[in-house]
Amino acid sequence: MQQDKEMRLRFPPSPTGKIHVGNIRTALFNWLWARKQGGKLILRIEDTDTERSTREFEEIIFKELNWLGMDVDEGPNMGGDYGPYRQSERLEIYQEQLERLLREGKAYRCYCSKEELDEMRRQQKEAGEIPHYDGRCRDLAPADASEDTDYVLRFKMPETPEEIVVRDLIRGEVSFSSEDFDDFVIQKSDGMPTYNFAVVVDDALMEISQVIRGEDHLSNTPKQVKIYQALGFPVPDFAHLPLILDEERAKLKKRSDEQAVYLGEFREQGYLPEALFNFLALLGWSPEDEQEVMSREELVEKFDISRVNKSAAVFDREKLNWMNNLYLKEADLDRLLELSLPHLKKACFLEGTGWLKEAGRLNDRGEPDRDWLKEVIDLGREGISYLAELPAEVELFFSEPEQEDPAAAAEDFQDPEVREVFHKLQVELTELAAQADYSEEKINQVFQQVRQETGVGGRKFYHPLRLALTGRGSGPDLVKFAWLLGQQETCRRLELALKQKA
RNA sequence: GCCCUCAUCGUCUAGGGGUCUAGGAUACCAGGUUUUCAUCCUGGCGACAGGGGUUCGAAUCCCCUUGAGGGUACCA
Repeated sequence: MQQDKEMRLRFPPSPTGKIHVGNIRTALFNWLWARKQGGKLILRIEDTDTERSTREFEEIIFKELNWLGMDVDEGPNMGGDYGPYRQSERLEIYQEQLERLLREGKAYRCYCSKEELDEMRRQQKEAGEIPHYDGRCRDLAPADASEDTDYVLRFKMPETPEEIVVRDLIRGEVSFSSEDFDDFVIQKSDGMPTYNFAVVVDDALMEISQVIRGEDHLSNTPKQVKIYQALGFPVPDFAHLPLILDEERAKLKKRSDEQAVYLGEFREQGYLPEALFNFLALLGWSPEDEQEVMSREELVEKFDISRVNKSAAVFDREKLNWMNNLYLKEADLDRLLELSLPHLKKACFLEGTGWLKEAGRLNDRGEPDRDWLKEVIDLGREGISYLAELPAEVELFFSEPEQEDPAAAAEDFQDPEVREVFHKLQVELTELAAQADYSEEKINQVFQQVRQETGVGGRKFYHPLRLALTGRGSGPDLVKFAWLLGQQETCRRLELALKQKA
């Protein structure tokens, strides 16, 4: 452990697709641990896969990190003393190291074609052997090679078997045998370094002190350790995080439209970044106390890489939903309004038609009044897990009450006592409005008063009223609802209920 | 096939030989509050994968089995 040196961590995504929660969780742990230790976080773009890497995906990475509030100290867009931070811009650096290995006899050119290798593996399989590169080009004399044919560079694994030990902050020492690895490719025929090579050169030259990454990298680590040694670089500490699994207990990946795995999908569905941040931090890690809801600052304060657990975790949407609802209820209303607008718009709730127009609840642009909308959202946020659920939750503010169970509702509305309640409410509420006194407090007073006068209480009072106003058996607080509906619309809906035929 | 990792309520997890009749959270169920539903509060349901050791004593240490995941590419 390099305790006196500056801690330098890195997050090296590959811009070959949209960033998903597994990736971002790795970024998050790096970020938390870097901040906790007062170290640096370096963003490096691993774009050596020229076939699949694009600048669009790279942009998405920046955007998502930013959205979750993870700042980096060095990276492609901000520079730093260890750049460039895109692997495609570091080709000369790899070339230099590659030549060194070649010169020192630690790597060699391999001229085998794809077909030849496939054939070799096929034969090995047939013979009941484990498919592996047999080193046929290892001792080729330079003269045997023609310069113009394609070749790759392979790294020479030790000739005499040895134990390779990986020091892992989470798993302790993990040991491998060099026998289980063949001479692997470190430079592709297009001149690009392979991942296992580039990652070592970059981590070494960028002076990364701790490599925190997914467990899927653990098996490749011994190869990297050998490269560190061959190049004479110090080997960093590793920490391999447990993988995140989907509901089927398989590695999380895109399977269907319903199942969100990309970070962008969570944003679009209306999950709050602070909720996702909190939730993700708890996937594979837990604090010493049993607190679960934590701010960014508390997370940094409490995070400890050695407390990360070893087993893979299933991504539990239910718990995320619970946590998001928690943050939704605490979020600033103005912010929530902005975040809700796209969802409301999509549901055509911003068109300002119907009773909203009649009741004069529209602004100059013909859209529902913003302050009114905020109240509606304030009410709706209680019962939703994420903002995409908001339209369905507040639909009753924008459309005619439609009875979920018309027959049962009609029956309720025929009840003489209920009818008396409705009539009295209409009279009293109209009176309130006439005195420009239609407030939550007064409405509540009217409710209490009518209850006393009619002797109708409890469920008998509220349930039919809820059905009349909303058409549903459950929903927001009725006093508040009647207030937001306005006297005119409230009375109209009561009238509608009274007129409904059995 | 071979190599590596992992294994506690459905799910996320605490636990590091005795304080474990295994704790918390979520989900689910019930009761209470709100003279309504929801919220909220309280309670309940529910787990140490199996088998061997070691030990006075094992969820905890060791071995085997089983299961799960990952790696084994001119992907990263």
